[in-house]
Amino acid sequence: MRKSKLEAAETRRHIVKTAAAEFRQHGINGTALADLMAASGLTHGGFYRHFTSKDQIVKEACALAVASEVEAAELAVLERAGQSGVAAFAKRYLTTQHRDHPAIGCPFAALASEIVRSDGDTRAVATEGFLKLVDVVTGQAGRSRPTAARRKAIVALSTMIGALTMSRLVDDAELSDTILEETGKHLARL
Amino acid sequence: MRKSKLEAAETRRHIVKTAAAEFRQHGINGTALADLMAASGLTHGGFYRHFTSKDQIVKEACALAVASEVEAAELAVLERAGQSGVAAFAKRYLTTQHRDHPAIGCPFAALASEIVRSDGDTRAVATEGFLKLVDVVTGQAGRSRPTAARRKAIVALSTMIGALTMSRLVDDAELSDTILEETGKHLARL
DNA sequence: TGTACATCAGTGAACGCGCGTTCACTGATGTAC
DNA sequence: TGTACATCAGTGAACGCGCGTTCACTGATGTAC
Repeated sequence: MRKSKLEAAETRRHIVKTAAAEFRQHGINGTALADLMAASGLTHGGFYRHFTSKDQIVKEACALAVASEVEAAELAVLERAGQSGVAAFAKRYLTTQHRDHPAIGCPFAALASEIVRSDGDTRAVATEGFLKLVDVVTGQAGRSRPTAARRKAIVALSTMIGALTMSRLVDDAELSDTILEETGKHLARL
Repeated sequence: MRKSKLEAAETRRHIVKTAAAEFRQHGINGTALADLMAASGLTHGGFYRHFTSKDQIVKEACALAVASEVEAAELAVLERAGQSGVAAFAKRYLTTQHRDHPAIGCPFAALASEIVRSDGDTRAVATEGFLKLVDVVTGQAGRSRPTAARRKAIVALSTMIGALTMSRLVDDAELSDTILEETGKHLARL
């Protein structure tokens, strides 16, 4: 049954991608390795041919999910029409579409409480991703002394993550919509 | 070993209070019932004399934690000095003190991702609590047509929750402080 | 280029531990008379 | 008010399931000669 190196690498990538979606959908704790492997079309025994532990795939799946969020921000910034980068990204971020599809959405909104309690590697990956998001929406890279634009972006991103999270937490469809709409309007004004 | 009704009720309250802290500190999934009972000074067997399931104490502990957050908001609003209720609460909320003591802090910031995946009762309790917070910081009750002040409060609270969550998630002490400070300044301006 | 052997991706069973839940038991409290 | 019995808070052991991890095995791939 051995697969070629190329196929194996492809399988590995596929598992990480599946994990990134499963974790965001069901939570890290809510996703058993057997479930994850089944969702990848494999049996659970093979997991350890690719990863040394659940912690490792958590880290890699977070890295992938964060990277795809950064890409989404890049896309939004490219397609902005007169608006600031932050406003352009916020417009795409604070939607019912995003709220209702956590599996392909922002990992911070989907997993924040779990990432806080994850190991150092995962938190480091998440922190880097957050800073990358800041860079992208401000259109300027560099960790040095935070400019006004950077500081604004940090606040706006925190706001977006909080609002999306609360729009999912809340039981009341109308309130959920209101949270998204009002936060969207608020950020558009900046 | 039987205890009097009064003592039993007191024990029950004590367990819920301990749970509210343990859940916020270690997460819901991260807190085993045996740990929780040990933290309450009891053995785990007695748990089911007071509660029918873990879900039930999750709900009650969330209700208590949310209620105590509402009280904190009431206090902040009472002691406000010229500022708006929202600004007064934000000032107390976005502190390193709060960030570093999740066990006695906001349950939304500590548990949002887990509450999203909790059962209906818990989400209902959380939703009610959030609306109560909105009422308190705006100084006006009632769920009817949201006024401008209510809409502002909803955005501000989402912002606060997102910022505190991210300040805990992030790996970098300086960035963490920046998130709190800048979000604080931002909300003070409203 | 072909052949023999080593490697290793993937399978499916098994292990072992943690955790939610149950249970027999104790002895103090509550209650019926 | 006192007595006998039922109740039940709390204990500690046990149960059973889920889940992360390991392992023997298969057979295709990779490699040494």
